[in-house]
Amino acid sequence: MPAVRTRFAPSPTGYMHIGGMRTALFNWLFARRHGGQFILRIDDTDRVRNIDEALAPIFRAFQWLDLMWDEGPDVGGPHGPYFQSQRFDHYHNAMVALLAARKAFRDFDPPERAKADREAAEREQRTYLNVRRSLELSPDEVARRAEAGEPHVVRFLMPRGEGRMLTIDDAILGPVEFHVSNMPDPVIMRGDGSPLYNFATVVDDELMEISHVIRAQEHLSNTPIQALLHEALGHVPPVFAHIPYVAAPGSKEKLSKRKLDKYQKNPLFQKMFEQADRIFPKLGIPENERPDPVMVEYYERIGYLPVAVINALARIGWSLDDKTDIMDRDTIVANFDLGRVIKSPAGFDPDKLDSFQQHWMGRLAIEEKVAGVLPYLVAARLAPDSSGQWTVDSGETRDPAAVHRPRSTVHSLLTLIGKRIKVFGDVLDFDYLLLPDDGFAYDETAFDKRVRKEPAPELLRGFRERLAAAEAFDAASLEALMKAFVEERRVKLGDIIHAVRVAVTGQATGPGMFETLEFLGRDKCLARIDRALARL
RNA sequence: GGCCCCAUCGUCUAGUCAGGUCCAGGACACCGGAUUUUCGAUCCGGCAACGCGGGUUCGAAUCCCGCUGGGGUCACCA
Repeated sequence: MPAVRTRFAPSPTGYMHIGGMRTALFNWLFARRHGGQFILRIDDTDRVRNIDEALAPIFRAFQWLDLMWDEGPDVGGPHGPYFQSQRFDHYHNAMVALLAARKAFRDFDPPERAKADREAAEREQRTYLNVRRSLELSPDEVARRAEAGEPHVVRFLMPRGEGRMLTIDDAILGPVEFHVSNMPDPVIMRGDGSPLYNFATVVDDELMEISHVIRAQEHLSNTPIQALLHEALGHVPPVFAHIPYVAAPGSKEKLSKRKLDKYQKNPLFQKMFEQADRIFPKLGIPENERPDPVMVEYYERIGYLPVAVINALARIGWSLDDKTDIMDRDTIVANFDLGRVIKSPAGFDPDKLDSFQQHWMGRLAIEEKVAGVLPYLVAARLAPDSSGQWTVDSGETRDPAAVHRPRSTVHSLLTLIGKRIKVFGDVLDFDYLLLPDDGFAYDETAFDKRVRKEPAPELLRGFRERLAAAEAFDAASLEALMKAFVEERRVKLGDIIHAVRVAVTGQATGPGMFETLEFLGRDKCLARIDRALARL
């Protein structure tokens, strides 16, 4: 096999689609697997205004997942430039060659005319073929009008009326046949001299020596045009491999950012939006700036692990064998194979992603969790930033005692809440453990049931005194303390434990009670119980 | 509508190319049990699929034909 070179060619849209990321991943994987190169090329022929801004989220997504390219923006390479907007000379030369070989022609028909032709065909229910009026013009006439600067496009001449079939040997779909003789002549150059996607792609894939074009199946219908273009230009075409596109959860419809409204009602997608509702407000992200679950950015901001996202993405349409689901990146690279890519579209499954996430989160060392969680605590002003400063001084929610909250506090917080954190952003669900003693909210339903109801107040007062007098304040001692208390008072453990939990955390549920008390420490426990008692 | 693709548990999939070992395997979700001060986590167990109809064959999830269903794409977007 010749050197493997794959590419991903996003257009600068200002966001990175999760489905596009999956396509990029497969390209990256295939290149890595075969010791080849992965090229990033920017498809900006359509000229964008602030390209830097539109590109930033794309680069960021690749960096986050650590899928770096061997050639492309920033790193450069021998086949640059890697922005199509800077490669117009190449496209122009190829166009001139096609024109000279009479494999393309200048079409002087105004766009309205082509549109009218198309609509007429539609009305009469016949296959639309563009009318080649300009082909009737004499070469001199064409030259004269072109030189006079008369607006026109350049169209590639498709074989017409020959009943010609073209077979593409797709690496995933196998042979796919097209009736090439009743396809309209595609425009390859706009009136302003800029190339169209189908053309620029062919020219660049050749020049950049791309060996395998791995892309989503939605591009299948472009393939005969590109194959013919390669042929006309005298290229050996690359291998085409059309992977199934990523569908919306539980459906076969292509995942699309335009259908976000619909996804809000999709039960499988629901949890993603709920997660956003829970986490983003605490990070101070305004509602209109929230990343949505169709974008890669969403997963980064919520606090998913790159390894989990890659694991999930790789399993959409590809499998290693009949039983392996959990795979780290190296395992996937070592086993990736186009032959094991399936043909039918596959829904993106948030539940499955979460199970991968849970698995990989569980394997993290506590220090890694601390590092992952810290930015969230800082953003929510529950911990100082790296310089020891609070980003914003918010007198109300700030806990003076915590200004110099040591890293060890976060460490013990994570020891306490451990596996309850599925994504890093979940740490904010436990903000009540870090907020000032008078700053967290009580779950009123739980408060009524567990604290206000007799005999809870009396028990709470009694147990408060035990806590105040306790010799040791570690979980084991506290447990012994409470058990002794319960026996003495001849009550059930549940009677007091729930009262203490609600009084001290405001929550009806949470981590182990005694561990929680130990984490908070005596002073805070007493202060919180006093606060609860005071609001009876 | 034209062209093209696809079709196994609710979901992601293995098995299909080389028909029997598949009354179809794994994972997620779901349900039940164990454990537990709560929630969660964990461990056990369970439910659950070859779209339909014809062939070919001793034998078909696997091969052939048809149907049905789902989807992609039809721009001077990418």
